[in-house]
Parts: sequence; C-alpha cells; structure tokens
Amino acid sequence: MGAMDKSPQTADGTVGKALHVLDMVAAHMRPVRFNDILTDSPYPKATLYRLLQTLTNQGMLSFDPDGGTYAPGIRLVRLAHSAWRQSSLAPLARPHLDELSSQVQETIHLAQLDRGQVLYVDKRNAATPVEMFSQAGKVGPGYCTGVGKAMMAYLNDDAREDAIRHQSYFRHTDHTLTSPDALRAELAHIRSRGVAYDREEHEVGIICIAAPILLPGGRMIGALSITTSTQHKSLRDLDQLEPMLQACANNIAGAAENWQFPS
Amino acid sequence: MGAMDKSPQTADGTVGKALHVLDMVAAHMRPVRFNDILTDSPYPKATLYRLLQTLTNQGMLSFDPDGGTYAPGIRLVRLAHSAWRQSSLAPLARPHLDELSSQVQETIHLAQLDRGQVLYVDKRNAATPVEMFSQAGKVGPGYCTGVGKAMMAYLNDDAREDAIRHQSYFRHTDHTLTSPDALRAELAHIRSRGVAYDREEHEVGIICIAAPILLPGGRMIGALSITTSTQHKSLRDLDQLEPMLQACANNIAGAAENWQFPS
DNA sequence: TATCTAGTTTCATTATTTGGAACTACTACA
DNA sequence: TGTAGTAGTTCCAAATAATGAAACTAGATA
Repeated sequence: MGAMDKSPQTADGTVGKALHVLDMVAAHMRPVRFNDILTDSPYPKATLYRLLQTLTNQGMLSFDPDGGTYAPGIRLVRLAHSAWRQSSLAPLARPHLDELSSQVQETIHLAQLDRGQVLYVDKRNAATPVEMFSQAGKVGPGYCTGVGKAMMAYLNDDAREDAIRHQSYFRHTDHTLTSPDALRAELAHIRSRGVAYDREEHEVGIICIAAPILLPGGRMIGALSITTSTQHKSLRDLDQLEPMLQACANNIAGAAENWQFPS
Repeated sequence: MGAMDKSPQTADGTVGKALHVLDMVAAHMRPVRFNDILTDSPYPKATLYRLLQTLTNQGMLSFDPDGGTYAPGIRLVRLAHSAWRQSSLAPLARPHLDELSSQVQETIHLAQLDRGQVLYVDKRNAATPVEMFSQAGKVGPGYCTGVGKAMMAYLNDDAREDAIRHQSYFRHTDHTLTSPDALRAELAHIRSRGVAYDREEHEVGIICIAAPILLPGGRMIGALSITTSTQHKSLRDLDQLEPMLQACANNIAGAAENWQFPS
C-alpha cells in the first residue's frame, strides 16, 4: 500500500476520522441523515455508522429520532467558549475594535486563518449594535477576501504555498483571482504595500481594505478589515482610513505581545 | 474483566478518550502544560502524549512551543458556530429574548442542560448592550442556579435522578442546597409551582426567578431566567415578572415546536 | 558535574477498529 | 397484497491501531 494516499484531512487514526465526520455534519447547515453523510464520506457504511454513534454518545452530535437526523451537539458550544476565550484574538482585541469602530462608520472584521480558510472571530457593524456568536465562527474563502489575502501574504513561505494550494479559485465575480499564480503575485504585492484590498472579488459591490496583525517578531496572528460598498465609498476613500486600520492592528499586536499566561 | 468499571466520561474507545482530554484542556482556563493534564488524567504518559499530539494535529488544540502549553484550538470555534446555530435554542429564541429584555430591565439568561450542568446559550444584560460569545458557552452548576433547578425539575425520572447524582453539592452560600434529598424535594416543589427561584444559593446577593421551556408534549428543552440583586429587588418583586417570563418561555417553546427542518 | 524534572520515543503486546456481507425495517409502487 | 427498493443496523474474522512500561533526551537546578 502506498504511503502517500491519505488525505491530510483524514489522517490521525480513529480520532482524525471522527473529527472529519464531525466536520462533515457541521458543514451541512441543517440536520443531516445518515445517508447524506455516507454519500460524501470516504468511509464504509459500518465504520461511519459507528463513528456517528460514538460522537452522538459523546454529545458532540445530537441525534433526532423522528427524522433520524444528526446535528452538531451542544458539547461543542461549551468547548468553543473556552476556545474563543483562550485561542482567539477576539477577547484581547475587543477594546481596540471598539475604538476603531467608533472612529470609522463601517463594518469591521477580525479574522484568523484556519487551514487556509478565513475564520471570522469578531465583527462590528456600523448599523446594528453587536451581533456576535452568530457571526464569530463563520468561515470564508482565503483567496478572495481582504483579510484572507492579508494573512496569507504574511505567512512564511512553506505555509503560504500550502495555503495557496488549498484554495478553490471559484470565480465569484469578474474580479476574482482564479489561479495560484495570480494569487501569488497579488500576495507579493500586498507584502510590499502593507495592506490588502478586496476589489469586489468575493461579492459584487463589496470592497474592503485589510491589514495583517503582526507581532514584533513578524509572526502573523490575524487580520483586520474595514468593509464598505461601492455605492457608498471607493477604494480611494478606504485609503483614507488606512492609518486608523494600521494603528488598530498595531494596538492588537501590542496587546497580544504583552500577554503570555499571566500567572 | 468487569463490565461496570468504565466511567461514562471515558467510555467510547479512543475517540472518547481524545474528547475527554479536550475537555480537560478546556476546563483549565489558561494554557496548560503536559504535566498539568497528566496529573488529572487517568491515562498513562505515552497515551496522553499521543492523544495531545493527535488533537493538536487536528487543530482541536493549539500548542505554544515557547512555554510548551496547550490551549483549545480555533477549529472548535468554527465547529461551534454551526453547533450554536443548529442545536441551541438561541437563534430561535433571540426575538423573544429581545422582547422580554425590553419589558424587563434585568439580566436575562437562556440556558440548556448539558450532562447535568447548566450551559448558558444566550444572555441579555440590562446595562451593557449585548455581550455574546464571551457569555454563551459558559457553564454553571445545576443544583444551585434557577435555570439549573428549573430544568432538572422537568426531566423525566431517570434523567432527573441521573442529574441529581452528578451534582457537586458544594456549599457556595448559606442557602445552597447541599444534599441530593434537599434537591429532590426542591425539584418536586418546583414542579408543583411551575417556577424555580435562586435564593442566593450560588452567590450572596444574587437572586433569580426561572421557568422551564416546555414543548406541548411536555418535553423540557431549556430554561429562562430573570436575575437581579437583593439590593435592588426582592423575590416578591420578581414574582411580578412571572407572567412575562412564562409568556416568553411559551413563545420560545412555540417557536421550537413549529420548527422541524424546513426543507 | 551530578541530580532532578518534564517531555519524547521505542517496541512487543493487546485491544479496537475495520468493512464486506448478511440482515432488518420501511417505503413505494404495481 | 406482493415485490423491489432504500435506509439503517448488526456480525465477525482479519487487519490495524492503541497501549504503556521502560528507556531515553533535554533542560533546569543545585
């Protein structure tokens, strides 16, 4: 048997498989039947069946007997609370986002990178007050969002190539970058410029300016963006906000720096 | 080998063990060293070591090389988003909580039961605007909180006895119920009364009135509470709010009822 | 340098996972 | 009512992965 044919997603023995199944259930946005999962799972029926049983047993999934459907379980909500507090930038960045939000009347996103994808961990909306859990945890593509490109640009070479490789390059709009080469060039440009733009690459009419959050050592720990619509503002207008965006990114980096497990 | 000597926490093979380890890491509220986990883990060094490696590999934990500490990983945040939206009452209850919140100038909690413990899934605070993810996912004890008792009271007999058995009965205040019998009696009383009170049982000066959320069939799916301080209001005052509390609980139950996977 | 502690690797043994296939329970259709 | 199909569950021998005692390594401490 070849040694190269295990997908990275699926490695790591039984636990890896179980977590992969968990992901598959979570990926559908509604409760799923056994068969739905079976369809896009690499595992044989019996195996999948037992993985689902185990996960349900453990409270990671919930099973609805009428309808026979599985959904992510509340044990995850409990675990996530602690993950969000400890491993995300959000709690640390909160005051700085509040400050930026008061300076800028636009939507602000705070994101981190999770396996080449953008994970939004906090958000401020100009209009509506705050709307959290429902937004934090959302994922988006890396290659066609401002925060995604800003973060990828500042990964080290290996990690960056890896991330470039894992994008889908789906053409969302006419402006979407649809090849690894185009993306690679864009990332180089972002590095020299210091900020990334989303030029309606993900959604027509939506543009943004994004900055990476970099620790003094240079390590990239996340990104921050200011989003607006073309009806409302232009990229030039967004450039006006760059100093505030960068200042906020720096403040967050500073807060993250001076923070290693207070005894 | 006996069949009875596996703790329920730890059953379910390797996956169960891995998830147990995940819980242990999440339970500490700061990043933990290998040894910290080893201390309160039932697993031998080598086993624990590999479980941690697997989990880290999978992004369920993050490992910080300086300091050699583990913390819950951001993959959890992503999973939780979908769990919160699908398996918690919160998204469904949101408009009803908003309504109650506007009627009542007090703190409101929405909770569900997770293995005998209270899991808060949403919150409205009279003073501060909204403060979500940081609150949702929090856990609390069942035997000494209003929502905890309200939920336990309406479990079926088996599940209720099970929950009663799993409480710690730590004496937080002079009013804390500290024995299964006392709790059992209180739960019977709650069932006859329809609401539960927290009479400074968890924290001195903090009282609340809580109602279960019951589907028409009688199944308990969560609880709702209005909290205040003794300086501010008395239990009698809280009784004035009972109709609104119950109405809100009913509304949420109604919303939950008329909601089975819309195709 | 010696001693201790924390973390990592090894490897033969053991136990669990695996998955093809058989089975059951429903549903749909003739 | 019978027959075919679909969805979910159980079985069991073979294959594989997990186990854990012990040896080892790297840092820290004295």
